[in-house]
Amino acid sequence: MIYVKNRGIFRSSAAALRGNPLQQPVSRPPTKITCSACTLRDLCMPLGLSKGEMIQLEQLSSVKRAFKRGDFLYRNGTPFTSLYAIRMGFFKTQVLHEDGREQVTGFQMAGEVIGLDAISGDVHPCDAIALEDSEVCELPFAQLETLSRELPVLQRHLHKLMSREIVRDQSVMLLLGSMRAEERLAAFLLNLSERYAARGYSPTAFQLRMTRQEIGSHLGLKLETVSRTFSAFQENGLISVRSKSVELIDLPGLRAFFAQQTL
Amino acid sequence: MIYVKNRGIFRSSAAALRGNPLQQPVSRPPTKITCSACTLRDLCMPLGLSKGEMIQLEQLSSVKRAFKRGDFLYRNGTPFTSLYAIRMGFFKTQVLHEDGREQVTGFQMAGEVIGLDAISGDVHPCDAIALEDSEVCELPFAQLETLSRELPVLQRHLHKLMSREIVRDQSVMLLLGSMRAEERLAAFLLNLSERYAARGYSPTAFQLRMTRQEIGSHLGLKLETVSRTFSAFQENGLISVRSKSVELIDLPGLRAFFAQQTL
DNA sequence: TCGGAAGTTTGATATATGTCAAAAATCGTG
DNA sequence: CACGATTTTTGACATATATCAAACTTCCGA
Repeated sequence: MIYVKNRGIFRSSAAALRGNPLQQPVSRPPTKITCSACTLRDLCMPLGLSKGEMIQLEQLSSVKRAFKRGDFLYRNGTPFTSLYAIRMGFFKTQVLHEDGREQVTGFQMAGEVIGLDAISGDVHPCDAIALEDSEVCELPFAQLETLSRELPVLQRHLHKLMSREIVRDQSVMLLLGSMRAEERLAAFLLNLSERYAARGYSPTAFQLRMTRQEIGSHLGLKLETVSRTFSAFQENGLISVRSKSVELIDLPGLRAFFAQQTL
Repeated sequence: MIYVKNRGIFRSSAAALRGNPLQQPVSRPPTKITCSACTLRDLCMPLGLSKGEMIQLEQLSSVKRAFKRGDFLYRNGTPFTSLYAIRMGFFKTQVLHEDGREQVTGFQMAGEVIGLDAISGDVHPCDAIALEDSEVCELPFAQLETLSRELPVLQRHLHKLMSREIVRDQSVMLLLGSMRAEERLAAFLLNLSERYAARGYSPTAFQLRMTRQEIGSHLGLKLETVSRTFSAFQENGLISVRSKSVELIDLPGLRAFFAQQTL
């Protein structure tokens, strides 16, 4: 099998990377698009729609938006209007504690839908930031709700999306609550690996899109611990790391970290 | 203000507590009930329904079930059919890792709806166990979906329930990922306090329904650390603990744990 | 292409929390 | 009501990860 080459294609200015605090979501001329024509449809929208249902789905006035590295897709406190399906690129979501602490709640890639956490409060409870140049498809939630009253398949899909998010979060809780640094990092790498594989990229060689700091924040570790653990994995022949490039050399070995009983 | 006395009323056998591994959800004769007649409606079902909508809601063939302490409401791997609104009592949900590690993902009390995480996989991904004698209202999910296509208020409510669950899980992630033992425990106590207050119980004096072990599992700590931290709080005049009875003496003091910059 | 900023690695040391163990308290059942 | 089981408390000690610091590498824009 040949994998699409998985490298950062876009680079942007450091200013964009740091993110202009006041800037609105970058609005390159938003393009109207239709789900039925989207190549990612299978990942983010329901499968097996009939022709008639497909036509109904067209009613969704989804708009495509582009973001540069460092741009905010949305910000904590911003009014909630839409969900966003990632068409390409890579995002992180983070919650900030008053006192400055931050927790990266997740990393999202193409085909994933983000913003579900904002439904409950009508305001985004976290930030979503592009970690590389990205494109999202904006899905106005009110329309999504209306439409899903007519399309049970869509309704069911929406419910599954939300529920899946809950399950994912619970597995992160398990990770944070009961795993050691090595296990957390192994879990993290294996998770990335699976998700790349599901998208046709190599499951064993990829570029990390996030810093050690961000990985650490997600895994409840300090960046030094992340770095050290990477190094340790490398010494043990499990992976090969060089800054942002990772190669998973011994997948079974990485998986074995879950067998080890620390209790 | 006078609070309802908040004590465990029911006691049951140790056998029940430990939970018979093979036993099905205890089925005291399930009673058919209606949401409109339920005193907890405001907590678990949408507010402000018109008379007509109320009549529609009656279509939900919800059934009341009773559980003894230690009983499983549902089990990891069990087929998903219904959500459960807790009418009274107290539950914990936990995910188990193959290797025996467990993570208590949450504690649920009256008015809360559980089982949302099972929608995505048609199977419950966790266990739900009664921590005291409890009653739930079983809400067949298929009916809930059908009905919510006709009742936008219900649809919206369902979405908010799921989204709220995501937000809650994220705040637990923040807790597990970036707080110290004292902060975690303070957050835990304050959270319980608020939830008791919302139900008309005293926000400052209550019985813990869970063991130190379970608290620790939820907070990513060992039971000894939980116990020690309780003792430390007591020495500092923040709380008074005696086994399962807790009194929060200095709420501002407890809240202050979040101001302290550990970074 | 170069220089400065940001990110990464590694070392030495500190510390919060885990581990092991034993006594004390509490709880539920016979 | 008392006994055994479970849970809680406390102590002594171990250890994983954090902290502080400095050198090194990578990246990006001038």
